Amino acid sequence: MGRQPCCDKLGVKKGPWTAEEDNKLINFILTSGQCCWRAVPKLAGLRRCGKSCRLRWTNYLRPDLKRGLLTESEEQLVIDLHARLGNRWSKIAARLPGRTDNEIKNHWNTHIKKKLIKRGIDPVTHEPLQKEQRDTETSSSPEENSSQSEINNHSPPVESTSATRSFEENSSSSPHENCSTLSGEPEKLFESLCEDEKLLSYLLGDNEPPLVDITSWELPNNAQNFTSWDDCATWLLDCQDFGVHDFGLDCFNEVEMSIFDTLETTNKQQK
DNA sequence: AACATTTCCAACCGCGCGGAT
DNA sequence: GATCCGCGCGGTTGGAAATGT
Repeated sequence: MGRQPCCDKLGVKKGPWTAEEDNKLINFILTSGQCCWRAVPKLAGLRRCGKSCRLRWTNYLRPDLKRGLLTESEEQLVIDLHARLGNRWSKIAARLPGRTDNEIKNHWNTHIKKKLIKRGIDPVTHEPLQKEQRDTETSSSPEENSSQSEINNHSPPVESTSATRSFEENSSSSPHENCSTLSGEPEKLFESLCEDEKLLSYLLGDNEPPLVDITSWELPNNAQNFTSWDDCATWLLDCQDFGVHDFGLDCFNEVEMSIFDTLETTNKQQK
């Protein structure tokens, strides 16, 4: 028996989201919270599949998302986590607050992979490519080798120190290739992370990072402390009416600013 | 300027898992 | 145990934007 489609395919819109749709979804989730995704399109007045709504929210609209390219230190963390976890992007993303699995996966495929290859590291096994080539010479074909890599990928090495070391050595030994403007910072960051047992266990353990805790937001004086999403949503919608910048930019942290950016952008696009 | 090619990333698709019935 | 259902994951794709010729 085949699986039933996740939604009624007829009348379900696909493709890029419009500002209006974004606004509907944001407003709905801010006012009602994340409930059963299957019901969201209907309740929010969207002609979208619930799955598509979830994806749009988690990958693009979520207020706690960071924008822009991954920093050098984030990249370094992704590389090390990938060496330990393989292609488990959601697990990797869970260790980088504000980043989504999709974002990390895309960044890996478009940037990090190439960087690693350029530095002589196999992005799949995290082993030096020269060694891979030596192995290839003794084995029968590259295809077999790559399929072996795939297998390794599903059973990532427990220890990635050699890979990490070789990456670090490679970065430092080829300054022209090291595009970091924060010389040595990723390595230092990683070392300090390793030294901080608590933090490391959080980063590498099974504990999920905390969701956005609205009660801990540092809000401007003219805003009350929120105890629920409803309160928060009401206030945010008020902010929309005034425009973000009327509230004074300096008093918001990244999380709040990203909410405003999203709301303001969608609002402008609508006008 | 016009066209071709490449890069990048948002969005889709299919599958597996776990909980409910 | 079988089936249904909802969710989340990882791989893949389509097309816009950037870059090259």
